[in-house]
Amino acid sequence: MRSHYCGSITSSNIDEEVTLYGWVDRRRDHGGVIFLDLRDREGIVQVVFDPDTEEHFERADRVRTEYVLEVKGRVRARSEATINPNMATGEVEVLGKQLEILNRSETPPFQMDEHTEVGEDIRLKYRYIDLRRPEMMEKLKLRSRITASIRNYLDDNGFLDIETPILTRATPEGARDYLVPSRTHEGKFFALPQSPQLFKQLLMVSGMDRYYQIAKCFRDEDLRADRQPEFTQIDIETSFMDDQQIMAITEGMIRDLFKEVLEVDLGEFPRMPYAEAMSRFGSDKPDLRIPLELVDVNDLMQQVDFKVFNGPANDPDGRVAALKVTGGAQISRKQIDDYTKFVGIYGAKGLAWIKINDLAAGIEGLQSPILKFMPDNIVTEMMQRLEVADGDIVFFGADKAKVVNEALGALRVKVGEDLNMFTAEWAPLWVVDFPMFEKGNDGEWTSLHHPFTAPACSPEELAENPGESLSIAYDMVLNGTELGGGSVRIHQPEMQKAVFKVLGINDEEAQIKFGFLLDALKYGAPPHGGLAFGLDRLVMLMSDAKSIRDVIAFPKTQTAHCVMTDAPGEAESKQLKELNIRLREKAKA
RNA sequence: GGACCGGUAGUUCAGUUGGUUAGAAUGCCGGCCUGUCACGCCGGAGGUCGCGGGUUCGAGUCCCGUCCGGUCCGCCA
Repeated sequence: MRSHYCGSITSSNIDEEVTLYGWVDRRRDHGGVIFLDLRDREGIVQVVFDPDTEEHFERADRVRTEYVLEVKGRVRARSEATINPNMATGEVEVLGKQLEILNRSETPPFQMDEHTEVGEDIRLKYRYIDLRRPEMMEKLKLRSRITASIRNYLDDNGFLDIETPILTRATPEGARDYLVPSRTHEGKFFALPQSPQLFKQLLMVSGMDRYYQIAKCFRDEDLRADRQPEFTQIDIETSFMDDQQIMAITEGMIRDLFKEVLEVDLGEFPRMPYAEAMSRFGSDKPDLRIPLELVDVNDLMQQVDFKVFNGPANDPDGRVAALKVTGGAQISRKQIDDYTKFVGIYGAKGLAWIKINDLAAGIEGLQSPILKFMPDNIVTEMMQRLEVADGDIVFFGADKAKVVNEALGALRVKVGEDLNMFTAEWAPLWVVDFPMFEKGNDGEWTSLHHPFTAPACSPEELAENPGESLSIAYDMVLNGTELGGGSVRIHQPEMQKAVFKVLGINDEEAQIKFGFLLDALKYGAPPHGGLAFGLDRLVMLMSDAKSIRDVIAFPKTQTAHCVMTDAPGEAESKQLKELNIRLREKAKA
């Protein structure tokens, strides 16, 4: 039986007899004395074997990296000269008396020290070894502390943890579903949930009042550094609370979490309407740590006789915006070229700029490829509006508003990172007052949030002017990442029908896809609303992970492949036959 | 569906204009060493240069295709 974790031994344990279990992190054989660094979940401690322990010393000699050992010995203080200040347990060591080799290990396929950055494919193939690295261990331990904190908070506030089905029916929501063929219903399929959205609303109709679930969700879409096909949501729903109360209780949850786990006080979260976020930051999830903003210059550019600028400036869907970068005149021509390519990714056709070298010299003191297109008085007025100073640079975007917002919004973050302009470590906020709908590529209205979000107006007003209607929805944003989003839901069938109508979902289609929800709204559905947090992204932020894969024990690669298990795999023909599935020739090969 | 970066020893990488037997570090194996902690010293083994085709007297290097890993756009409310 273990008496201590390796990493938990301190000076207070001196002279105690201890029993340790762990893996050999490193062996240092000095001929007459052997040091073993023994590692377990909680850390590393040095064990010393002297020749007078005979057979145990012999075993220590045979031990190799990653062997699994049982060690019995006595904790003792290290002499002043041999204290290792770089090690948590560096003031003590264990004088080994007994050593049992519980299991040997082949040489690991990669070095586990912190001095080599190992390729991710090999780490994923041997994930069980990769997870032994303290860095990875810490991230999963942090994840566990985060979920524990959240569960405690929600439990204290009367939320019930209720599971919802993993085998469900295809949802009306946006993403591709993962399908599971049914054996007992020929030709039919279950879908894995993209979120428990409808079930949690039905639980409100059931009178559960306050629900939460740390729920696995599935979306069959292409992956990103912060996106996996299966991911985890902290899913919350309550009855009889308005948006303000829901925001207050969930903000409290995140604030308590940061205090408890990181000892960080996030303070009260500011609120910002969606329209303001788009206008000032070109994004609905602005990173407020970066002190750069977009400024509209439509009116000025309308007066410029240059199609690139006056075209979008006169287009009702267009936008011309400026991004002033304080001290940015140091940015080289090469860097500007790189930024031009960068905004090209988001569809921008170019990136105009003006460097302010000497403001006192007037137009002569400016440097720019676009000055020749602009009347002097417009340039002067522009400089005044932007409140520029010597050493600044101003970038311009002119296009459809969507393109300008995405391009300059992304450039704002990139420049902020490149010039290391961050003004704070944490910057949370709520983005509120979202539009109900946006125009899709096909020109049809689509839900910005989801079709069960309550509008802030009557069904009649909604029908009359869908483009102007706002929803009672809210997103929590932290450091430019959307941590969670939610809304007050529609709880009356008339309103739900009005929304479906705008979305072009007719009664028959609505009845087929989610008739059960419409039925439920008829049987005493309480006012309700909720919110869902992305747990993986939350853990990423709190552990400073660059990839979502680093906060998931067994993640998938960008092609949604598990290199360890080699999933997805082929099905046996017997299985396919039972499921009445026949593969096309191409898929078989 | 698209853009870009990468793939050379177990691992991390270098490899010039296409030119002899593909290198380094680390790990691994053997030997020595009683206070190291990324121990040290001596010696050794270790390579389908992702895969297929092409150009060439000659390809790790150039060309075409393909696979794998990654970042991003589209997509993902």
